[in-house]
Amino acid sequence: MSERSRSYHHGDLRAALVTEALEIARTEPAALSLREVTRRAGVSPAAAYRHFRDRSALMGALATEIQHRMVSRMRARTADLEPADPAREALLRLRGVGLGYIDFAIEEPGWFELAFFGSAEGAAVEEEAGSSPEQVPPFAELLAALDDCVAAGALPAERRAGAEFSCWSAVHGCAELMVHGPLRGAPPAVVREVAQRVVDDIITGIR
Amino acid sequence: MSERSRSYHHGDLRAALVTEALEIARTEPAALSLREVTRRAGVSPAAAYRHFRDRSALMGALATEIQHRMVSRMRARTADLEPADPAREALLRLRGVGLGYIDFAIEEPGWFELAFFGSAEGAAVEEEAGSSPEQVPPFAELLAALDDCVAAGALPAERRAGAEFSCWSAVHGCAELMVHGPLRGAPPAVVREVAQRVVDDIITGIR
DNA sequence: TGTACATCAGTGAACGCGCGTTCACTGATGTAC
DNA sequence: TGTACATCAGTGAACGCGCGTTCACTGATGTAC
Repeated sequence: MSERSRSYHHGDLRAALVTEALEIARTEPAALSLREVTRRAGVSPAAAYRHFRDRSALMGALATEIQHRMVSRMRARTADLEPADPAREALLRLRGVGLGYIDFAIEEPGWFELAFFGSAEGAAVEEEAGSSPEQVPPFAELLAALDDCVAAGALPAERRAGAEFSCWSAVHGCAELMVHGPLRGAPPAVVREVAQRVVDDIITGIR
Repeated sequence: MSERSRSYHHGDLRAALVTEALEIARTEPAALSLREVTRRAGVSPAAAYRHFRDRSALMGALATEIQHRMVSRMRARTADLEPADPAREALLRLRGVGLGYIDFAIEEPGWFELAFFGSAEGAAVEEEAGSSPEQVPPFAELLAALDDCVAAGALPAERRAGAEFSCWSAVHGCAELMVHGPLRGAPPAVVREVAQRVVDDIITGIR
């Protein structure tokens, strides 16, 4: 990105490869391969190996990038909250985290599908690298929102343990329902209504 | 399976192919291909085309078989309920449906992954075939359990609409969490505890 | 400022792989006489 | 009961495909003198 790296051969090929991978994942997920990524970057397949150990390293970098975008989307949902009493505000933030996650899945299904590639496919590798749930940004966002709820008195402390799993389950499952399941292709109004119902139900349930 | 079909060439090759596909899906999901299936059945690749239009038809048959096994597992969870008052019994059945679904995913992750292949991959095809949510057996099981709850007075009628989406979301999401997500490989005791918390939370939430 | 050199990002050709699918065929089977 | 025949399940060889990965290489770049 810097002038220096831009003028060096291709420039920042590593970033360019991730960018192309994002584009393919968004528009033609089935075509996502190391070869196609290098093709679009205008570079030979072997060039990728200067920047990634192998295909799965590229996919890992892609997943990380997607997770960051996901967090941005979740934050956008919670940023414009009107001030209210702390407990209500904390609950609204928790709601926003869930709805933002679902929004992202609906708007970018191709990305959503690959967001947790690293955690899924490269299980052993990831664990060696010391990756833990807290280091998966969207999940960390949820943990923070739940802690907020406890601090604001919106969630009894004794109900806190395990609540993240209930929330993540409901929200992630809802997203799958809409991207791959029976609600795929449903009208936006229905989708929005279901998303709200699911998020509200689980928030009611954990309290 | 009948004597007649058994003695005819291979016998019932169609069923044999599905059986081999099940075995591969269970033990080596990554190796699942039309060629590998025919190889294990001791038959040439082309033989499969006598029984399936193409690869995706085979996968569809596999998915259907898996869904049936899934329903069996869910029913096993609900079969041994002790008699109680109708409302309590209906809720226990609903709980059993969810826990059975999660059990299945944990015990047979390879199968779980492929259970909804038809609905996911062959979207257009499935819709042409007139497949609807109610025809996906595990989902139908959930719908029936919810209707039971209303009939038994365990769920207010006005809360019924959309409840299936909340339940399916939470339960399916929980299964994903355990098969691909942060809870992959967690000790059985933890897994069981989380599953119960998730199911209980969502049942509380929808009421 | 100019030249020799070391670095290393990207090349291009090749590797072996397994895949899904097709084709003309063969030979075991059930059936009609 | 025996023979001729039609059916059609399964064969085996071949097709083209795109993949991930390797290798010896080249040539643009930054650096040391």
